[in-house]
Amino acid sequence: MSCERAFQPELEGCPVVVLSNNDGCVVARSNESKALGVPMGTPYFKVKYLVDKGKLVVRSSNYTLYGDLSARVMSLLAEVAPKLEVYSIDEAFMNMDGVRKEDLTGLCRDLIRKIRRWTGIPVSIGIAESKTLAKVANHFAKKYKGYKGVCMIDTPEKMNKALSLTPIRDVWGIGWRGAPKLEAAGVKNALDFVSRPSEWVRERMGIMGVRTWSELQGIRMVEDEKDEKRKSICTSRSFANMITKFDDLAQRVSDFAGKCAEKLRKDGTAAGTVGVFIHTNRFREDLAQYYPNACVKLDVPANSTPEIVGAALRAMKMVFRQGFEYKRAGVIVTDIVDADSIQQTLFGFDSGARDRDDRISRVMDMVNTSGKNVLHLGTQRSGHYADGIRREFCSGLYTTSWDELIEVK
DNA sequence: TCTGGGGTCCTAGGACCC
DNA sequence: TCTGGGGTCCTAGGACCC
Repeated sequence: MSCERAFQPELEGCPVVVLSNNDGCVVARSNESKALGVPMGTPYFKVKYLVDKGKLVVRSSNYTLYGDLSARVMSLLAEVAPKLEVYSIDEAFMNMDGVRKEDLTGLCRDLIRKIRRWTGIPVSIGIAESKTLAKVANHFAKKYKGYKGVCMIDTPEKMNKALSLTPIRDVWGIGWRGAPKLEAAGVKNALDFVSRPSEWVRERMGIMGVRTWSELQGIRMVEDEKDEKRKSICTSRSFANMITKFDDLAQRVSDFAGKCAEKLRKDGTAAGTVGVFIHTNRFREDLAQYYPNACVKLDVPANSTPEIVGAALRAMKMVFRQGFEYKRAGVIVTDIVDADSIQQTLFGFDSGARDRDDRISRVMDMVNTSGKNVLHLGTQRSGHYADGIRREFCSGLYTTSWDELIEVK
């Protein structure tokens, strides 16, 4: 939302929503659109009448733009925080241990001004002893202008006040299934929750519930994300139109597999297992449903495009059935190891074919720099895994280069 | 007509072993 | 004939996050 506004100030003050891939459903809302009563996750066709009446503006999502701006904001945070943990595209935890408490608020206000000036993105900061409590604080910082972007919960009094004003459903880690259960038991807000004994929480919510319970009281339970490699990588998409032919689906699955291989190489890892899932349209109850998945174990972990694509196609052959209309598919690679560690394993193998595959992949990576996907295997449709995605309301590609514009078309 | 994508972790239950 | 029980590992599915 802020990204779209950063480049289109005329959207300021307007009800705007950003749509998911395929212009499927609402994934981000401006305050004005929330006030209009547009719920998160609404399918676009349900709010189209508001658009037609001129009451709501929509934008297709533009992850290249958001990723770019996010990286700029994160680098400014990193200049200030002794330790920075990037949690998602629009959220980060700054570990400020060692900074004097009296300095924190001022320091954060300066940071917010700087980010606004340099990137156009408005940010808010919540400060507390634990991550969950910091998220509560951030909520207040965002909601009430008086905080000037920064809210600190640093005394038991402030903590109790904040918790009593936080509906239990808004607490990080409770979730849409947990909240109704708690509400039914009389727990309406976060203060009610922490007032229950930990055993009570354990019985109903498991150990994750107890972690949240402790976190809300300022006890750190959520570990800092270590710099470890991802344990699985998934590339999947819904299709604008349903697919029935094996060859068409195989091309899309090849694209997804190729993207997974690229991600592996970028991470410096390799995968031991390649999985594929294909789904019919779950909303079309009038049509036959089929949601199979299959996976192929590789003899030796791999990250080359030909190997990952080959394995994905083998997996897909195992489960593909004629007569269904497929709406979505994806490739998941797991059993991920460091790419360096497989060299020794390979010792003694006839690795000629693998060398060739690795060379092919390296050339593909060199040529297919961000957005310019021109090199691909015969089974891949276009080398552009995002093809066939509906993006009717895309704003300009402000931070992408002309070269990429040509490729994106 | 039209309904997102990419992760992590926990838990329950089955397989297997002694 | 009698036919246990506990530990570990793996997997699928559920729940959560943004």
